[in-house]
Amino acid sequence: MFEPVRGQPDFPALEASIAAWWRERGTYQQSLERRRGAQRFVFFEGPPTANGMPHPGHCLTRTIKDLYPRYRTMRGQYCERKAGWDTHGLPVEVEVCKELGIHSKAEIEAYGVEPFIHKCQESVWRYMKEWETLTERIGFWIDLSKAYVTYHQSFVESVWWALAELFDKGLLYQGHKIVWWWAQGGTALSSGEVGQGYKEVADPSVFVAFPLLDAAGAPMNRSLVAWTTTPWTLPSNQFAAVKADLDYVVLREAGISEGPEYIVAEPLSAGLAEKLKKEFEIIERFPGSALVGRSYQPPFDTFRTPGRPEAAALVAGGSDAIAWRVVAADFVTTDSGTGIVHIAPAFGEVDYTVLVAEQARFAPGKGPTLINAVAPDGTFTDVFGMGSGRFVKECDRDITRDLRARGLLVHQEQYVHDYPFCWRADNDPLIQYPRQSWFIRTSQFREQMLANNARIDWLPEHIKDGRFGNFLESNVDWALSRERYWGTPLPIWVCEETGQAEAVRSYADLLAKPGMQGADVFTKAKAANPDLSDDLRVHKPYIDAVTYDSPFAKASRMRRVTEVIDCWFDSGAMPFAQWGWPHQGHAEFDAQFPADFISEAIDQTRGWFYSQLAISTLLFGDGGRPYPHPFKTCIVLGHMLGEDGQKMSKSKRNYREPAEIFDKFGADALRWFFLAGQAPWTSIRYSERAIKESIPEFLLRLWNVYSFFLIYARIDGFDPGAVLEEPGMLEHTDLARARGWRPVAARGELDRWMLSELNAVAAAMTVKMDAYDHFGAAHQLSTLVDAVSNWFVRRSRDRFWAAGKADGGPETNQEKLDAYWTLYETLITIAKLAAPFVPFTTEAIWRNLAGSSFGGKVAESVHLTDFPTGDAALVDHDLVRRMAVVRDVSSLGRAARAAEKLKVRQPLQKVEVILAEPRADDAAWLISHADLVCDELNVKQFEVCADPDRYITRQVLPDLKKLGPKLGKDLPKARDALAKADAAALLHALTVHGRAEVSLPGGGTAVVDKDDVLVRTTAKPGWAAAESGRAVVVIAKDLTPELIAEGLVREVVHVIQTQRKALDLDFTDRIELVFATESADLRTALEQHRHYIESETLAASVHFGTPPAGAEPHDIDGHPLAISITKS
RNA sequence: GCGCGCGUAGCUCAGUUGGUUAGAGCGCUACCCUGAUAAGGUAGAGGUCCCAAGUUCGAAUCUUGGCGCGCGCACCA
Repeated sequence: MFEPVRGQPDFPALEASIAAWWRERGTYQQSLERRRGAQRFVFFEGPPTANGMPHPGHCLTRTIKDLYPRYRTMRGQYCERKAGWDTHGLPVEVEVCKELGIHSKAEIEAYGVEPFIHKCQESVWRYMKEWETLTERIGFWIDLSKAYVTYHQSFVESVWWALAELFDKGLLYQGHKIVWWWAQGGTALSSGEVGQGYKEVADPSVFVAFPLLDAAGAPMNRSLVAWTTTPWTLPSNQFAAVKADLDYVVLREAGISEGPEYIVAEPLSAGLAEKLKKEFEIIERFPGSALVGRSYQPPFDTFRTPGRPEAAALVAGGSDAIAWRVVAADFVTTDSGTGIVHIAPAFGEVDYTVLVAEQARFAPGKGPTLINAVAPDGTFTDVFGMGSGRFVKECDRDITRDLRARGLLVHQEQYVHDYPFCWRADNDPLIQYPRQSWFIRTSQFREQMLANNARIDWLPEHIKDGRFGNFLESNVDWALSRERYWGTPLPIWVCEETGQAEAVRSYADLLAKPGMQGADVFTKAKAANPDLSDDLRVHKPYIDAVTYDSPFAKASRMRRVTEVIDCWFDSGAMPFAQWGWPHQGHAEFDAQFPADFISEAIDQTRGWFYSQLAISTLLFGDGGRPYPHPFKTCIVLGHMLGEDGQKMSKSKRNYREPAEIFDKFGADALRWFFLAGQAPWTSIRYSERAIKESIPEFLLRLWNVYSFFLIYARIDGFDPGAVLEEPGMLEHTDLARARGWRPVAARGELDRWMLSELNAVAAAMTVKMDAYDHFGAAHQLSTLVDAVSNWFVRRSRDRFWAAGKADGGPETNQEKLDAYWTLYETLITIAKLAAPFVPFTTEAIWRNLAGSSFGGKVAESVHLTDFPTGDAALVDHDLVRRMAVVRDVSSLGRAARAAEKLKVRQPLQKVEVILAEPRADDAAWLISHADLVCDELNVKQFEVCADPDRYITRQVLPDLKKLGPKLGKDLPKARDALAKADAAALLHALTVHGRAEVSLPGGGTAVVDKDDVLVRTTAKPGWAAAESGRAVVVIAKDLTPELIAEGLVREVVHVIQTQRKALDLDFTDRIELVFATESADLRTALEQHRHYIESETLAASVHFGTPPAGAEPHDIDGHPLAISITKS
C-alpha cells in the first residue's frame, strides 16, 4: 500500500532525506554497477578552484554536469564521474599572503618558502566542505572520494611527462620576450590571465618634444612630437618611429617667427592645434622617409651622453647612430597621437621588435643593447635618479612636471582607456617588461588546433567559429612559466656549466639520475614533521634541492630552473593527468579519452576549453588520434548575473548564498529554474522570484497529481503490488502482467489518449536529450504534466469518485481500475522522464509508487531504471489530434461566453461547432463526445453545425509556403483572385477535382491544387462565437426563463459554498438553510431546484421565512436574498 | 578600435529551413472550481518584434548601416 503524503510538501526537507538515503544506499555506485561493461559516456569534470566559495553560478554548472550523465546512465551507458580540484596557482598564494599580511615576493622569501608552501597546501582545502556540501545538496552525482587533485604527486608527474614531451619535441623553449609583468608579484602572466584583469582607467597622456640634433649634436628649435600614455617609459626611450610614406609637417605658432617648431604627421596636425588651442602655420612639409636617420635628444639623458651621437659600424657598410634616432616602422598609424611613436623596447612588444631589427643592421656586438631603467619589482633603478626606488606609475606626475619645467612638454591631458591589472591583486597595474620566460610553441599548432576545433560540437554553435575560433586564430605562444612558489614545478634541470637543459618525466626518473643528491631534504623535513603531505616532495622548495651529475659537462651539476608553471596547464592536462597517465592508469585513460561531454561557463573559452584543446592537440595531434579530442561536445553556459542584471559580486550582495536557496526552495526548484527557464547559453539573471515560481509551475503540479492519486488509491484499495508478482521495471509490458490490468485497446478513450500523449512525449524527449536540448525536453515534460493535471485528472474525476473499489475484489469497478492503471503508469513514467531533471522529487514519487507497493521486487531508485523512449504502438495520433480539438472547442466555448459576459454558471441551451477542416470522422467523433463538451461548457446541447453558412464565412487562402515557390511574383495576384472568388464554388471544385483554376487580375490564370490552399473560417458578426485555426464555436445566447432560473440557483449554490468555506465547515458537515427573498422569481427558482441545492450544499433542510438576525444579505443577479446557514 | 552575442507583452524568456492571426510562464483583470483546496482551472487585456534602408511575392527571421546592452580581444604607442 502507498504511503499518504502531504498536499503541501516541504521540498527542502524531502530532498535532505533523499540525499541521506542515496548516501546510505550508495545509489550512485549502484547506478554505475548496473551499467558496468556497457558503452561508456565519458564526462570530464572541469576542476573548480578549491580556494573560493561556490556561488549560484556554480549551481548552474553543476546542474548541467549532472543532468546528462544521469540521463545517459538511464539510457544504458556507463558514465563514471570523477571529481577534481584545481589547487595551484596565484589565487592560493594571494589568499595566503592576505592571511599573513604580506604582499611582495621579498616578503614571502623573508617568511620562508617552505612554511609558505605548507600554508598554501593547507589553504587549498579551506572551502572544500562548502563545495562538497553544495555538490551533494544540488544532487550532483560525482565520485568525490576519488577526486583528482592537481597538487598530488601523480598529477604533477603526469604534467611533467607532458612538459618533457613538449621539451623533447622542441616545443617548450625559453625566450627573452616582452611579457605582461606583475611587478609586485614578480611574475609574468599568460594572455589569459591578463585578459581577466582589464579595467578602465584614466592615465596621463603626454605630448613630448624630442628636439632634433644639429650636426654638432646640439638640440635645435625643431622637435619631433611624440605621444605616450606611459610617461614612465620615457627615461628608457631608445628610438622614435615614423611611417615612411606618410606626410609630416612642421608647425609653428602663427605670427611668432621665433617660436618652437613641431613635427607631426600631417593628418594629425589639426587635432594637435585644437588640443593646444593655438593657430599654427605649416612652414614645411615632407614624407616620413625624410626624417628617418635623424638624431634627436631623448627626454632624459638616462643612458646618453649629451653631444654628438655615438655611432657604430653597420653590416652593410658605413655607420649610424646607435640610438635616439628616427626609424621607419609600418605599425605607425594616424589613429591617434602624432604619427611619431616613442620607442622604449623594454616596455612594448612592437618596440622590442624595432630594437631587434636595429640590432641586425649593426656589426655583431656593436649595435644597440636593450636599455631599461626599471627593476623587476617595478621601481626605477638608480640610473634614473629622479624616481629611484619608487614604483614607476607613481612617478608619472614627477616626470611630467620635469618635462614641463624643461620646456619639453607640448601638451598634457587625461586619457581614458582599458589597462590590465593583476587578476588576483586588482590594484596592481601590470607593465610590459622584458623577461626570460618559458613558452610553449602553441602558435605553430594553430592550424591543427583549428582543425581539431572544427570537429567539436559546440553548443551554442557560434562559439566554434566565433569566440573560440577567433581566439585560436589570434593564438600566441603560451607563456608558461611563473616566477612563483605554489605550482607544478617546471621539470627542467640545467647544466651549471654549459647551460644545457633536459626535462625530467617523473620523480622516479629524477631519483635514478647519476649522482642524485638532495632528495633527503624532503625526507628530513618529513621526519621532523610527520604530518607533512608526501605530495609536497615534488614541490618547491624540496624539489629545488634535488641535483644530479650533468651529462653535458664533467664535474658539473644539473640544477632545476626556479619557475613553476601556469596553473591553467594543470587543468588542461586533466584528461590524462587525472589518472596519473602515462606512469599509471592506462586502462582508465584508454577507456576515458576523449570526453563525450563537458560543460562550463563562457569564461572558460580562454581558460579550460583552450588549455585542454591546446595540450591535447600538441601532445596527441600527430599520434593518429582522430579529431576531436579531448572533448566531443561542449555546452557553453551563459554567465549568471545578479538580481540587478550586473555581474554577481559579493560586495553588491546581488545574489544569495546557494545554501540559502536550498533551504528556502530546494535543489529541484533551482534545477528546474535552470533547465526549463531558458536556453543554457543565455546569460541568466538570478531571480529569487523566478526560482520560487518554478515550484508551482512544475514540481507542485506534478506533486498535486501524485497526491491526488494517492488519496483515492488508498481509499479504493488500488495496490499494484498485490496483483503483480514480477514488476520488472514497471514498464508497460511489465504492468500488463498484473491481474485486473486491461490492455489499452480495451480501456476508455481518455486512457488511450493519456498513454498516447505519454509515449509521444517520451519519444520526443529522447530525441531532444540525445541532441543535448534539455530546454526543449523540459518544455515537453512540462506540457505533459499539464495534460495529466488539467485534462486527464479533471476529466477522470467521475471515475475516481464512482462507486466500487479498485482492489481487484468483488466490488471492483473495472473502469475505475482502468483509470488507476492509466494514472499509475503515467506517474511512474513521468517520474522516470523527469528523474534527470529533478532527481529528488522523482525519487520520492518512485519510492512510494514503486517501493511501497512492491518492496524489494522493483528497482529501489528511479535512477536505477531505464529512461522511457516511448512505445510508438501506444500512440494514437488521430486521437491526440481529436482530443486537442475537444480541448480547443472547450476553450472557444468559454471565450465565446466571456465575450458575451455569460458566465459559466449560467446554463445555456446549445453550442454549435464548425470545424475549419471538415473531416467527416472528426465531426462524428466530436458528436459522440457531446456529453463531455456540454459538461465543460455548461450547456444542454452540443452539435456540429449542419448549416455552417448561417454563422460563418469561409475564405480560401493560399498556402504561401507551397504556392510561393510555384507562383513567385504572381503570388499577390493569386491571393487577390482567391480572396475575390466565390469561396463555396472554389471549395467545391477543389473537393471534386482536387484542383481549380483561378483567373488572375490583369490576365492569365493560375492552377491551384487542393493542397495549395488553406481554408479560414470566420464567425459572422452578431453571433456569440469564438474562433481558432481549428474551429468556430457558436453559443446560443438566448435565455429562457428555465435557464435563468437554473443560473440563479447555481449562483445561490456558489454563495452557499463560499459561506461554508468561510464558516470553516468540513465538507461532510450538513447544514440547515433558511432563505428570505422578496423576489418571486428567485423564490420560485429556489423552490423548483430545492433538491439540487440540498445535494450540492449538503443541506439537511431548506426553509423559506425570516432568517435569524445576522443572516447576510446577498444580491443574486439583481435579486435580493438573505441566507442563514447553520450547522445541523 | 576590432570581434562575438543579445535587443520580441509590465517582468523573465521561446520563436524550428523567411510564410498567412508572433507564443509561453509570471504579474494584472474577470470568471470558474471548492471531494488535489493556504492549491487548481479558464478567459481577457497587454506587442512600432530597437531604428532605418535593402533583398524577396512575403522579413521578428536574411543583408547592410545605425542605436543600446553584455562579453571577449589587444601595437592603442
